[in-house]
Amino acid sequence: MAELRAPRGMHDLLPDDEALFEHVVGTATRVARSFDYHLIRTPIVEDAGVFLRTAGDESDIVSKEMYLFEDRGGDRLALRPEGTAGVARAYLEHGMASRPQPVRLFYWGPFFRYDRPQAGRYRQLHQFGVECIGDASPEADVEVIELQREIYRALGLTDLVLRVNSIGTAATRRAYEDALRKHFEPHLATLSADSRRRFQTNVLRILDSKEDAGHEAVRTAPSILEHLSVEDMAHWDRVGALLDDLDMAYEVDPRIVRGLDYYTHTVWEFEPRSAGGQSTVGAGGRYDGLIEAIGGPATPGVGWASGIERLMLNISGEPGGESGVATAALDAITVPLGSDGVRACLRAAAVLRAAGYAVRNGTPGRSMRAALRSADASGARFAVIAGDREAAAGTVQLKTLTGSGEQVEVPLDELAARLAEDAQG
RNA sequence: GUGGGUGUCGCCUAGCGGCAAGGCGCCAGGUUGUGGCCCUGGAGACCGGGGGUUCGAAUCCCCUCACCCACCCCA
Repeated sequence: MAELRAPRGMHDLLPDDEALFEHVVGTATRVARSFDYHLIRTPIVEDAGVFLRTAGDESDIVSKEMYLFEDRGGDRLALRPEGTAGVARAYLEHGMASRPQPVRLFYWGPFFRYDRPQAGRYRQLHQFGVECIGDASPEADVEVIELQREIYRALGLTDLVLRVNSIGTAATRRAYEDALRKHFEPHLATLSADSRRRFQTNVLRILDSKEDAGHEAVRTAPSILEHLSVEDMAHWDRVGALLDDLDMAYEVDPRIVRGLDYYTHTVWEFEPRSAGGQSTVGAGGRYDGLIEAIGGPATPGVGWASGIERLMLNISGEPGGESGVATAALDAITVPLGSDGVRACLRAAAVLRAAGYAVRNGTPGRSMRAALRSADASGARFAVIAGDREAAAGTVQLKTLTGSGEQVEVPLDELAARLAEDAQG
């Protein structure tokens, strides 16, 4: 066992799995672009304030999961635990409010949460996400949900259930929180310690406590939907109508309240129907208060993020899901014999690569038998063989590896054309 | 933070007090410069680490570490 290992909860993505990763990111990128969303790359490290001011003190992300450190200059920095706050910071910093609104952005990359690792849960995880900033309409909510659903569909994930809720605005939430506190107060003694703490700090989150999920008081708690203002209700109803128009099946789930404080109005998540533990594949919401929280003008926004590892997990589970992922094919491998042959092979490989082919340099110093064995194992369609004889003649032997192994001697300057011809037939 | 499970060549697995085996993969050979199948050989493991019991420990006991799974929480 190697002495030095990858940090806990962080993993090497080896070439085999990387192909699936790229498939997920590539597919999501393609679909996002088809909705006119544009890639934004923000730093993996941000001023800690970006997250401290937005996520809420009681959120798990801030209270126990964030990687915090001071750099050599004394700045307080954080490894980003989520994507929205950084994108919002960039929106503000670069004056994107003066671009045509809304600004449609997508991103993907690593995020960090100091959490106990588990199936589908990592300390370095990767997310793909989109943000639509500068549009307060329910249409924007549904646009990003539709985009999300289309990505999942393109990845072959059709058995996901969409759960939606509205948590209103900050004002309606305060009223609802009062009602909740009134409701839970008589039951405090029978609730879990965690819920009692949340009663003080963030009473909403008692609702998504798994520990107390079966508790009578939790099940009979008033629904936030009954406390929405007229405006909230109009937004919420419109979202439902638009989802219906797009034939998007969804379930209303009043228990979704989101782990982060900046959410308002519509919140949702996508989960596999066969719900396991760490199963949420993607979740999103509207965050109209976020940009104000980091010092900008009141700016509406809505977006979601999806865990790439969780998508990969679900794609692997889908019948035939992985088979659609092609690994890069090798066109040719060289078989160098003798020291002049090595030089001839290097020239031949350069010629073929210039013509757009993928070519592996064969290891020099091997017997022809060994070289052809590894050529066969490489999956290359052709072997390009050159020894001292070919080097002197300015030619190479072009051998087919896929079939019976026909071989022709070809002048170096005709090699690329000849390979194209043979690849046809 | 709390539980449970698992640690034997790069990967998979056998061995469960008496010389650490096999498969895959890797390297080489099977008479001159020709692959796949087959055959032969080789390299590669202080049996996660430390301590103890024993004539003798991969094997039994204790401690520790790592990974996995679950709770919690989330993507």
